[in-house]
Amino acid sequence: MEYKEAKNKFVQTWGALGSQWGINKTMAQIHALLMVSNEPISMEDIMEELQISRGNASMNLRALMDWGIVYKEYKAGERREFFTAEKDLDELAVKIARERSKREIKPALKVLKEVSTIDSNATEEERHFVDQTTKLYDFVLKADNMLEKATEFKDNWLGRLVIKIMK
Amino acid sequence: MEYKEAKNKFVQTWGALGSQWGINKTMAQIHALLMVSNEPISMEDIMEELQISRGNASMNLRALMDWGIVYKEYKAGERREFFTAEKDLDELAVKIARERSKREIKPALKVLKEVSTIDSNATEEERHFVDQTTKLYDFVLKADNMLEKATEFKDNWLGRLVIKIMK
DNA sequence: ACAAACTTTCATTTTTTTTTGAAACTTTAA
DNA sequence: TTAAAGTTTCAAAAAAAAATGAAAGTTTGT
Repeated sequence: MEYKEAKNKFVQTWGALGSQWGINKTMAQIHALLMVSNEPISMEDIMEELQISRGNASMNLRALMDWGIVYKEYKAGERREFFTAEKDLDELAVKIARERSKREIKPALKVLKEVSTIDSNATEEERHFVDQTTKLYDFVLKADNMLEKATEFKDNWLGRLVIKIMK
Repeated sequence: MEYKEAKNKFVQTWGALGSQWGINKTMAQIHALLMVSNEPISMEDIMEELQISRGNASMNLRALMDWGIVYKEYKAGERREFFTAEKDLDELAVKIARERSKREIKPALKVLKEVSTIDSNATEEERHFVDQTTKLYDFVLKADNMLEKATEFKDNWLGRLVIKIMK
């Protein structure tokens, strides 16, 4: 397999993996492209490489920047903007974890808290509901805290995490 | 908030959380419903409660059973089939982790391995590609192993996991 | 062996999500 | 201040994913 083929395969795979985990395919593909590029890429080049429209490229680059995993870069003497991806994988994982926690898990936890604290206690059915949602709240909170902890470190968080949780 | 309202809110929230993480909304909703029910539910009742078609119910129940997190149950003297969800949350997490690893992460790892071992080494660009995809392979493998380890335990895996990784 | 009770399948329809592209906007340099 | 070079926005179109429902299939009791 030669370079161009490998690169394309990687971009496709990363895109597919993204969409299986609830991340827009194009967003993941742009990210993949920037990850394996050793120099900043212009929007024009991204459009060309992925065969996507200007609007699509613009919106997904904005989303990636909102996630904090892609940066704008200005080249001296160049009018155009260039883009680079966070290449440190620990940092990448931390940022993705932080963002998904904030956007998805935290709001879900809020609802879990609400529904698990209703004071209806009349029937067996109702008691089971309260019991099960309470357990779920505790579990999701625990899992989320694990992600939270990870964001306190930067290098080798997987290893350090262990120590932190231990205490 | 009274029981019915709380239950509905929970089902909706669990469904939304599911679809944000790449799981079909209805599948997550059925799972939610079964999770908080203290007794097995028939397909008829699921269709009624979630206002979905027979086909939809059937296919998503099958999917949940494939994941190993919902079980069929037969009641004595009843022709119909009833369904229950795995209610132990540690067990649930383990099964979801195992399944997603098998379906999504393992195949992605295979591709990462392939593309990171091409022997093109001519340009700086190509060297960076190989270097970055190799790092990514190692990282994803490490993360996947963490999930794998989790499946070796059952109770309080989060705590035990720590010990295992430590060694 | 039959038919009633129930479940599964899958081509078609519906819904949701993503993408496009052209107009509006912004920035910069002359 | 103007216009060229570039970027963003968003209504509409396209694509992808999910849901429907009726026909086919299965199981069970008589």
